[in-house]
Amino acid sequence: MKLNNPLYKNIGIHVVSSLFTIDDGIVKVLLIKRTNNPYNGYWALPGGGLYNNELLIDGAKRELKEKTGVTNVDLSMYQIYDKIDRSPLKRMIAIAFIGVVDKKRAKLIEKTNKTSSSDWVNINSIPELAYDYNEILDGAIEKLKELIQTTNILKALFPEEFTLAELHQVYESVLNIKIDRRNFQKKMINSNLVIDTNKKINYKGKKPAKLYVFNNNIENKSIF
Amino acid sequence: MKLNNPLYKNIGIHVVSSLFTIDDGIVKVLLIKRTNNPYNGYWALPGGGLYNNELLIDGAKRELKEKTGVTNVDLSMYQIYDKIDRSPLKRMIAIAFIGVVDKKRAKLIEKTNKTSSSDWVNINSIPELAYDYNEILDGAIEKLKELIQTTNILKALFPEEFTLAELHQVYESVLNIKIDRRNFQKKMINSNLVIDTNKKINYKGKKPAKLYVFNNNIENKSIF
DNA sequence: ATTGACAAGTGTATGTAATACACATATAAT
DNA sequence: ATTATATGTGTATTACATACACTTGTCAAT
Repeated sequence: MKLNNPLYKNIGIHVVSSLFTIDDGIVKVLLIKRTNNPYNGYWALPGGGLYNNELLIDGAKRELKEKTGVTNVDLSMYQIYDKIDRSPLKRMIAIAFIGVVDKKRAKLIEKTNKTSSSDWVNINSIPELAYDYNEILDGAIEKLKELIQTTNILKALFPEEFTLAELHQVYESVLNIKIDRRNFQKKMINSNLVIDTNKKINYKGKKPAKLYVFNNNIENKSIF
Repeated sequence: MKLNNPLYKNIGIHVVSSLFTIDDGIVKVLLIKRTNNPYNGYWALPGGGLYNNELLIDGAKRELKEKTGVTNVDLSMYQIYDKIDRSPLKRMIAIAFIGVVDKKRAKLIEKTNKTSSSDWVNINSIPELAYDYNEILDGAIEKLKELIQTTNILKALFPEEFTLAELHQVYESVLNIKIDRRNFQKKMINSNLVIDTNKKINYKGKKPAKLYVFNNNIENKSIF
């Protein structure tokens, strides 16, 4: 590989994050409004160019912080978007990240030099986004559905104890289906995704609910 | 993003392929021997720098062809390796691809200007490889185990009709476990990964075996 | 104190898939 | 015909998925 070959020049790396929250049964994603060209005025996923001295995950977290103020997020890389012309100025390859946060714990900054605003947007009311971000977001929503069934990604929503009723509502919101409450409980407990704390919480006028925490040790399963 | 910011310069993209075959019950991977620095004399996975005018998958296929002569392969992107110093001359981010081919259909070239030889190597006898390729190959082997259980990746080994006995042997080789022959058959047929052709093949002195083909339409399953 | 409303806990019947295990069958060689 | 070989097929057991109902603990109204 000849480093001065012009074919090797001018490829940039975009780190792009789809950050989800579940706000009272509504699944929302964190978007920013662009105030620079290209795509001035468009909503966009938070992201930007990777520095040559940082890891992808660090670049994704840095951009997320710079553009939205959100910190302390677990991001997972899950896909690449490499269409030649997906960015107008220069060949940019996008590395897509996904994460979940508790809206109450994620304090958004008001305004930066590049963004007029950032906000949580209902995933059923997504406008036309900059770049190929509609495609990236669609993929992220599908990935989110997969990850809540195979990983403890929702731990970010429930870092402490929670009831299975709370978790049940989140699953129904994200998967957009009704799930039988009793079978959901059996599956969650049986899947070892959650652990019974043997504590209970009292609601007004209701039977006390058991409290659970997420299991930190999730292993993969094989069909054989 | 200021394009002339030095932090954005000098990131290259490496496309790296782990190409597997199953040769009489032995799982092998295609390696090349390097004749250039860095890592002159080391075995390596076939790969190289992405051109700025080609898609990742096209770069991976081009490099595979240039370095080994192998063409007509289905490659799947599955992972990224981005350690800052994984390549000595320049920051290179590796995009990892995986594929399976029938050894008989993959004609290896003898020698190129960059490689002294390419060869199929038993995955249980892998030498020290160039770059971080031992790590990448380890990941590819795990990915292969996953993909044979969820996709029709083995179609490359059996593009035409095959018996479940042949397929059974491949599964045992790749997963490195014994699988009950009768239950394997039930699972394969039931999983809709393979389709009965209603044809049979005669072996000498044995009961004729049914012939199957891979199903081209595989859909994902959800646990709910 | 009793009662009612609410959401939580728990149980059971049924169907389907996973696993362990055994016998019958079609061919070719003798 | 007999035999060896690898194939096809069947069944009992268990585990899990799904559909569905009743009981229980708390608070609030009476």
